[in-house]
Amino acid sequence: MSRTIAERPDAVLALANTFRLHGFEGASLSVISAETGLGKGSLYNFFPGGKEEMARAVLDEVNTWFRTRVYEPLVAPGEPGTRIAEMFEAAASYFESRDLVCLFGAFALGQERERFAAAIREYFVEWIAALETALARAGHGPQRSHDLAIDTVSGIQGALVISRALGETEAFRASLTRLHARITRPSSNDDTGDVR
Amino acid sequence: MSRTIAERPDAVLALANTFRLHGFEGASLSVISAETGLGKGSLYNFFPGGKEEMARAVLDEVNTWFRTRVYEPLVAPGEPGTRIAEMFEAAASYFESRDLVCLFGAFALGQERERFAAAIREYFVEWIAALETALARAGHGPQRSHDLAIDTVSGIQGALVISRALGETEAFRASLTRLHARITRPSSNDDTGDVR
DNA sequence: GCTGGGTTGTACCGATCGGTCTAAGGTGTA
DNA sequence: TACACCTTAGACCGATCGGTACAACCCAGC
Repeated sequence: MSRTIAERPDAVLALANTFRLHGFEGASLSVISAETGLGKGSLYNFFPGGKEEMARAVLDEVNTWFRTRVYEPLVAPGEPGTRIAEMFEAAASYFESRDLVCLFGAFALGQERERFAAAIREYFVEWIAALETALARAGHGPQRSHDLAIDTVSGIQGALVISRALGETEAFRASLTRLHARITRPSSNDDTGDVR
Repeated sequence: MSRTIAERPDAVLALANTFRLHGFEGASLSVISAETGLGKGSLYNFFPGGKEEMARAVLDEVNTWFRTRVYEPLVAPGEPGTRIAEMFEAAASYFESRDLVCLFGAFALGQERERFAAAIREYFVEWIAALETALARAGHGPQRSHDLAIDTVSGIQGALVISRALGETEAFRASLTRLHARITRPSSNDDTGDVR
């Protein structure tokens, strides 16, 4: 009993790696069983809903991680520029330590999209909203804060795609550095209806 | 005989839709057969290498399309700014008419990456190289042309991810418009280490 | 030691996978 | 019209899919 409740979170972490490596369809139960070290019996004991519940648990865990480690710090009191810098650092180290795979991004492009549409949408909506708040606090106008937030989150996803496609891990951090520079150092493009 | 050579290209077009809709793993032979209207016999007659050869034929067709319709026009003689504008229009209408799916981007994020790594890499390398050339002709320094080309192609991929994740098709064109504005109207950011 | 409830590995299920093969059907040439 | 050829549909193959069932197992409380 006491072991059970302590082990499901561990299983979720292992599952996250497996889904990142193989995708949803590619992660067969035999693969999952092998990589988590859990038999099917244990897996269906933890996740009665089967593979779909496993994936939902993983997405939920990731979303929670971002919420507490990225979105909430982003809108917490403090210098907005610093908060944003921390967001870039958190995102960079998170994805670098996970083979440059964002499960939500991968699911959004794959056939997993319909099944997990709500969770995928929530993840990006929350991220964009938090960044938009921080950007507005940093002095950008509402419209520009919104656009910049979308473009930045979008840019991070694009950097993941390109870096993986080119097989150049280090290109990812370079892209993030440029994305960061774009929104910290206000450019002359900033004239889009903004007072700063 | 004469029908055979005329029908394989048609099959490739149908296959492209199927792979876009279901992904590589999700496109089972029964699904492929149903959506293309071809029996397994016909499919293996056209593509003896099976599903993998079907996917390679599709990737090849898409890559050829971009090469002739995007990359080559991009570096053809003419006003670089106009060429770049045409690239954005071609990319926007291409992806809009295909459910905002870039097969190469989707494959890069999925488990198809290893199998088709070379084709995926080639697609993005060619695109970035052509855009970099056009940007340099438009007056950007070499380093900045390179960075801008990467950021723009990356930005398009990110826009596909975000637009699909949010379920907002129209957001895609808006993102592309902003990406375009960024590289046409030279900003004060332009001073970023170009001299080297 | 027992015993009993919860946890586990695994045999097994029907369905479906990618791929093979063959017999029927269609086509072009004479 | 008749023949030779080739395309085609679909039955069939072993393997594996996601999921279920169940028997062996572990370890508290007595």
